[in-house]
Amino acid sequence: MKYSVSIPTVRGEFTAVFSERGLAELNFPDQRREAGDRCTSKDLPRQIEVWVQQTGRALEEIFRGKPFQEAPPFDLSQGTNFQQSVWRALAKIPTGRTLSYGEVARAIGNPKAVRAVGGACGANPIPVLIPCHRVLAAGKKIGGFGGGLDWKRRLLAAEGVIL
DNA sequence: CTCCGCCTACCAA
DNA sequence: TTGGTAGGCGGAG
Repeated sequence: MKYSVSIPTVRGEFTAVFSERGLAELNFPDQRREAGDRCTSKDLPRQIEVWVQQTGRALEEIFRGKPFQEAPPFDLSQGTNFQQSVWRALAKIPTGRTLSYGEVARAIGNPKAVRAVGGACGANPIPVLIPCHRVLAAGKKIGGFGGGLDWKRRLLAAEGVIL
């Protein structure tokens, strides 16, 4: 069973999906995204409730351009091995720093999988907390972003990144 | 197998 | 600086 929870922030209402393993999905405000059976019950298990709070606080920190103190464990089990390796690499990019898709490809030991890295970024189930917005195209060009380039620019701006 | 994509390096205007 | 393009790789059907 998964729990779909609405998380209000200064930048709108995000929707998070939690599994028993942790945060499995995070959606930008007004962005529908399907999924299987979900429980949207109001009285959540204690553990989930804690994760919800942590997620909300982590988001606010990121919006302020600061690294988050704590976040729920990420449940990335839905991704392929390749995607998971990319997502884990993204999670290591410090606030305010950026890498190119090529650099990420090298970081995971698959230097030629540049375009595939882009694909994995697009499939990132937990944007913002897994900072796919810190990956730019070669030459510090903006590149793409599933949640809309808008968000990518705003998140980077908050972190003081100049394109 | 085929088609597509948050890419790149390269070459031509 | 633009614009078109072929190569390369993983994911989805």
